Amino acid sequence: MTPASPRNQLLYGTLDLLILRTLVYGPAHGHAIAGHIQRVSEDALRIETGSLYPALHRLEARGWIAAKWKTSDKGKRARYYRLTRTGRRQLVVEQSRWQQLSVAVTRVLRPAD
Amino acid sequence: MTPASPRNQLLYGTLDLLILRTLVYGPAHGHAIAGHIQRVSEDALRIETGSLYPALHRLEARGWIAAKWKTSDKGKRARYYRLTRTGRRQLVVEQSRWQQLSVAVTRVLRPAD
DNA sequence: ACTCATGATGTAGACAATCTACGTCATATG
DNA sequence: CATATGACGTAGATTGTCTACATCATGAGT
Repeated sequence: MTPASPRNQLLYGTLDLLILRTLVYGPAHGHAIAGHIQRVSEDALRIETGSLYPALHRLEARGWIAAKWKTSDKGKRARYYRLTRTGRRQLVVEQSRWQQLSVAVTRVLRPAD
Repeated sequence: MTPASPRNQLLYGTLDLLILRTLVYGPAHGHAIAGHIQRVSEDALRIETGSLYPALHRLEARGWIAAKWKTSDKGKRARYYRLTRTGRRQLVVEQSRWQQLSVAVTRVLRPAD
């Protein structure tokens, strides 16, 4: 069913930024990152697994984050990501890019009069 | 050349909103709409023709804008678009969607502390 | 024992929107 | 009469997100 689903598609272009920003607090695994973003945004931003993992692999491939498998005492495995140095630089870039877009769109929405 | 171009891709998801908002001032043709957005955003938002016209056709197909060919005295033809009633409703929807995204991203970027 | 929820990772394929790079036609300018 | 500019447009590549599926382990309920 759900042929006429509400269509999220809200995230486009911002997901990388959100992930990088989240990792500033320290290493975390995918599920935790998604959970954090959802919580902090008060449920406005929900990241599907089909967006999350490709994004993480993408960021890793670009060298902005680095990963390490960790296994807990109970045999639970999880892949922990940390921000690299270039990732930190990229975060600044993306943050200012977002700022730019935000200001520009706001200008169009409520023009100076 | 230009293999490592800076990559705009800035607009994703906001273009429809920007066009609808621009048409609130009254009917306009494509080129003028793009010019208006570029001017008001102080050159931050530049709409390529390959984005502009598909977007206009898309909006028209959805019934949010309506078009009419006009030919000036000099034989200059241009396609004028106006906002329809449903387009006006859609503008409200998209505006609040943008607001939502904006607030949510801002929350993630600088969390309440 | 068995099932089911949940936490964690992942992939395949559909879909949508933008961009780059073309191309047309008419008018105006030098 | 060539070139710039204003106006419209399309084709194809690229990219990012989504839906839907799949795996594996643990913990809880019955």
